[in-house]
Amino acid sequence: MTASHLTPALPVSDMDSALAALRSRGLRISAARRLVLESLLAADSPVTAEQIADGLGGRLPRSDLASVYRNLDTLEEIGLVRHVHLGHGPGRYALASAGEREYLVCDRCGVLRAVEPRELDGVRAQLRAAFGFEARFEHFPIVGLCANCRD
Amino acid sequence: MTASHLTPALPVSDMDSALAALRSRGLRISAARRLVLESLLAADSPVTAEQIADGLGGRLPRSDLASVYRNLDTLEEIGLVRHVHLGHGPGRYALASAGEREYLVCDRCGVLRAVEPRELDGVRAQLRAAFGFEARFEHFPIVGLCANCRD
DNA sequence: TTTTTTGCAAAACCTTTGCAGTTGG
DNA sequence: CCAACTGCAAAGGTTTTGCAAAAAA
Repeated sequence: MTASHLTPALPVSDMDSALAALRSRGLRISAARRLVLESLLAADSPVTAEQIADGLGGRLPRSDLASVYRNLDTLEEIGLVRHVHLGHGPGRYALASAGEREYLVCDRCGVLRAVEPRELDGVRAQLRAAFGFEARFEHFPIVGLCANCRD
Repeated sequence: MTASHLTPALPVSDMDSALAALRSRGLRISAARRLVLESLLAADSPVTAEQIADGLGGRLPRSDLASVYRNLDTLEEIGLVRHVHLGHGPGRYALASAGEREYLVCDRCGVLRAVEPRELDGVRAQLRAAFGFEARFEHFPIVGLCANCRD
């Protein structure tokens, strides 16, 4: 059920507009669904399904992991949510932001840097020119060594 | 046991030099080990551990999957083998080639393109200048749409 | 009431590990 | 002979699925 057929992003930054988006597609507003949204609104960087299920370490009620995955999937299908794969380890989810985000992740220390897509347009242009390849770093980030770890 | 502390690559292109590399470190030459090497020598693109265990679809004897993983790990530790993660799905293994390889993978059709690192030096330079980030696309490739799928 | 969603348990997928037995050197 | 290696079985980490019960509309 992995939402790979990415629907256009539908950025929201408050609970009410998120709920409106759900209602407008006939999706229901359940406690579990609301909790996933609360977690994502509270998080300041992409979080794992497990962190959400654990109530962000006690700050919110816990919920069932399978339901969290299902809800993240649903929310991603309607464009409210996006997820990134940071090397090994579980995927990380965030609310879709206006203008999406692309990522750079450090292989050594794991630090994640989100950038605006236009900051990578030069890179994209080079890759398009050299290989006819249209790169996207929103779902699978650029991996390497950050300024700190580079020594 | 994942060999993340990448030893310098030790490129070989025939069984004899691979075996010599093993011997020179006091590693043993078992039937299972030899089979992994045969598979990698026979493959023209990176293969999964399961493909190796299955004897590349009948072309070679089958072997035990856990041992295949262990042997790939050992071979990677001494620099004879490298592996890439292509989006979702299992990792893919190949003999280390002279001058390593970096990869571009198409999100839509899955086609894998291996390039010489210097072909990506421009990209790397841009990322270093803009973000102080040293990108490496050898273990986690650049993901996007290939020329065909880009329409 | 009807259809969606939940919670739990189980399975699927990829990879690692423990261990007793085998084998290469 | 003995350390290295194997094969098997079991477990670990992440994600999906089946299904009966619960809840939203």
